[in-house]
Amino acid sequence: MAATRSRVRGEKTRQKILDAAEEIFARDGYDAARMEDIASAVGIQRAGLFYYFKDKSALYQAMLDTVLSELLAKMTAELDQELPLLEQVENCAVAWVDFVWRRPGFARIVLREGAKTSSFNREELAKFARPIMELLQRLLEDAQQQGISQGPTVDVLHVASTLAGSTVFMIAVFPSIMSELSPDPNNEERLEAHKREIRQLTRFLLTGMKSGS
Amino acid sequence: MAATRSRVRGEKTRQKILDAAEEIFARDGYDAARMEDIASAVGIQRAGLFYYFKDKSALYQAMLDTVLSELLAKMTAELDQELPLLEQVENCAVAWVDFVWRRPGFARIVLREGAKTSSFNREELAKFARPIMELLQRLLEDAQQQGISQGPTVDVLHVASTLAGSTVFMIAVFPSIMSELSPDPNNEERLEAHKREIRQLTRFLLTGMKSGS
DNA sequence: GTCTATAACCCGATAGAC
DNA sequence: GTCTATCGGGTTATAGAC
Repeated sequence: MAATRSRVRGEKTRQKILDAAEEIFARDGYDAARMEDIASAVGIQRAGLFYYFKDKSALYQAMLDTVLSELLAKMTAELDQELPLLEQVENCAVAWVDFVWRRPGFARIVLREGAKTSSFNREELAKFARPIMELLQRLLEDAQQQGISQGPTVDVLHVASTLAGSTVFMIAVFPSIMSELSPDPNNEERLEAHKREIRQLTRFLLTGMKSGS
Repeated sequence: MAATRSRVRGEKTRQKILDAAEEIFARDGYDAARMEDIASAVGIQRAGLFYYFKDKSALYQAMLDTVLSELLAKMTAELDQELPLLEQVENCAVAWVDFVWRRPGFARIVLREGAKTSSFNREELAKFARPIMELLQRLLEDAQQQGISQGPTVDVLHVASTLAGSTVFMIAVFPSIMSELSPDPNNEERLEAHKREIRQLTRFLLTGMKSGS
């Protein structure tokens, strides 16, 4: 059809807007972020944004949806294999680390979303978090039955908080307050080290032991 | 002197403003927080705030300084006793948990501060975090020498990120996205459980074992 | 689809009375 | 110290040309 070329261009612009939005919202937070900055990062005028997204909040929602579903896909992809439960959780956790490490801006978005109290945007995060929490819950119950886990029942919230919090603080919070000790985001060695630490942490949280072997 | 009574009243108002600021900034974040809301929480008019604080940002700084120094005092107070290193760190971590649990608004402020990239307000947090990190570093080195810690050298950043992140996510993030699983802030049992978990976590992070005994 | 206005609003900050 | 009134800057969102 005749409109094909411009439709393609439109899609490309839309994607560029979403990328720019992720960057700017991550840097400044929702309120301080200016549509002006997003537009200029894309290379268009401010008014052009409103052709693609009804308003600022719609753009934010769309951006958040996009990133979260991408992350959810990566994490659930680790569940297809027929692996021991413990390793499935470990792999999920490592997928999370990988994702956040490559996109440190996303870590900031998570931090700010987590800080919100209003049930307004809460649904967005919950929609994403629920399947993962339910998975974790199921794995914990199975692990309990199989006797992998010893001691009293393991608390899902504790496991999830520790794994998620550890990574986000490691990547986004501490570097920004202590630049001397900051892990260079491009340092693959540090990434691998953190992954090992997260695997150990997962095993400890689930089984109470340092190593699963 | 003649001005005594009004000076006392002034100090009281100043304190009420700081308290209200903590509440409103925690709820809405710096940018979305309106001076109007802070004023009305205090029970005065918006313009009255500017008598006590030069502008919005000065009020925020003052509020942050107040809370952080209070926290720092509580954490360093745990170091006066002549206890084994491991227990000192544990107690510090538990003091942190206690503080954040009773003031969940503060957890949100930490989250939002952590999300900032700008070196603007960074100094504030760093000033607070540095002594704690240095303490932790020292303890880790001592522990290494005393052979408490086994395995490869322990990473300070990892320990701090995990302990801080676990608590903040436990208290502020997950409750807000999964109200069903939310730990009731007034539930002392849950507080005690989380403290136990944090003690275990500390021991694991520092010694690689479940229990220190 | 993207531009150039411009409208409309919100909110921080000041001036000055009491 | 606290009030009322007002100014002024900045930002979202719209109207309408191209």
